Amino acid sequence: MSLKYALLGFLNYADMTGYELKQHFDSSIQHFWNAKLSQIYPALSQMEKDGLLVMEVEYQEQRPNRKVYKITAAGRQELKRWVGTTMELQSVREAFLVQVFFMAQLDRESALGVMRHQLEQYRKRLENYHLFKKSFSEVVPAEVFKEDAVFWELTLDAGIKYGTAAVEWVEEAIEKIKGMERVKGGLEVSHDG
Amino acid sequence: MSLKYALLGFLNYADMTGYELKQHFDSSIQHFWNAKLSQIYPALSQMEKDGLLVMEVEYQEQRPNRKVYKITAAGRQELKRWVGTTMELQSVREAFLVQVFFMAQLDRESALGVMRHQLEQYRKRLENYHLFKKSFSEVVPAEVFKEDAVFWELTLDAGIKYGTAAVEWVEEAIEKIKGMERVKGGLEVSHDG
DNA sequence: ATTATATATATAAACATTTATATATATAAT
DNA sequence: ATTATATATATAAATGTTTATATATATAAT
Repeated sequence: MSLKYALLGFLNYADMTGYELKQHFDSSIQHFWNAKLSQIYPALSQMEKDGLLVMEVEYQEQRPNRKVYKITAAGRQELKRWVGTTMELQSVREAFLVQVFFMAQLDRESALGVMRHQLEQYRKRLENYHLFKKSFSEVVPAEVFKEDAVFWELTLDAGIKYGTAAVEWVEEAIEKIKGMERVKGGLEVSHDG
Repeated sequence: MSLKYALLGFLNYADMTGYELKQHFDSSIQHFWNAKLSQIYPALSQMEKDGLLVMEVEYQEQRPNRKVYKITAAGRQELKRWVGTTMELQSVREAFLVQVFFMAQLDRESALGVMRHQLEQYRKRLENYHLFKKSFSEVVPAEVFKEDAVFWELTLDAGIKYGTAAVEWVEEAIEKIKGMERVKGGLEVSHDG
């Protein structure tokens, strides 16, 4: 469960409400970890019970009160412990590869259709990473965040590396599928006359 | 939920028990999708209720009876529909990147320690993929599985591509961390005297 | 005028997944 | 002799995650 640590990580920079935390998820770590508000709110309550956070209500008129969470010393310690922990490799979960594994079920053209659609999606995602990286390089981070920004950018680089690998893999896969002997679902065309 | 379709996919090749299905998971799609027996058994029951499978009991003495599942026509149809469906890109979930994102918390050496450990793990995983690929190339698949084997190998190629990207990324990340200005957690060493 | 988006929290229900526990025996390895 | 592994299924409990629903208002866009 990285959600808890992501919340601690953001609250280590500033006190925030659940709503604001969600915005940080969406604008920074969204490409490798995301969470819905319906998961964030109960998580914050639980972490408060566990003494990792304290909550203070900011009263508002005509709107729900803001519940501002603040990280405690115990929370800071738990965050620091976790970022320094070496962990087992988590297992990969890639539904698309399950699809590919059983794709011999499909005729050639349908298979190519699915692969090309995936290629388009991978390309768009990669392009977004590149745009993000560009805007990232243009903004010089404040002195206090210089150190942090190096690591933030590393996670973006990971996205670009994986994204590039994904695009290249599908491109090669498409060529291999095109080159398959036409046994099922197509004519066996002779090219020597 | 790909579990259901993975089960349909394997049962499309042969009738099997839950236990045998688990073995297929472990020996073929494990590197991009896995499941515990405690997830597989209830899933099979549900799929039987839904008419995608039928079950027949093989009586055994001194052991639990074997419940052999067989795919139905409806199951075959559902499998074929699913493999031909273009889907939204699923979001990435990579706990390690959350760790990296907040790693400025750590002193330089601890950060490098965590990264090097991850590099070792990525390398081992990649090496396994390469070994698998080699053994895969050596075994000539039976005529009936020629077509299928192309797709099976494609999923392995994906593992190798992603695995290579992961190794390269951490290697580069380590160099970047080494090159960071030493602001916190270390001596600022002067090299000009 | 109407619709969409943003602000702000909360809960219920459903779905997906892991960990733990229970049962029972055969065979292979140390 | 003892331990580990393989065969075979099942359920409970806990955890993690998504979808849906509810409430209430302000502001921006069409």
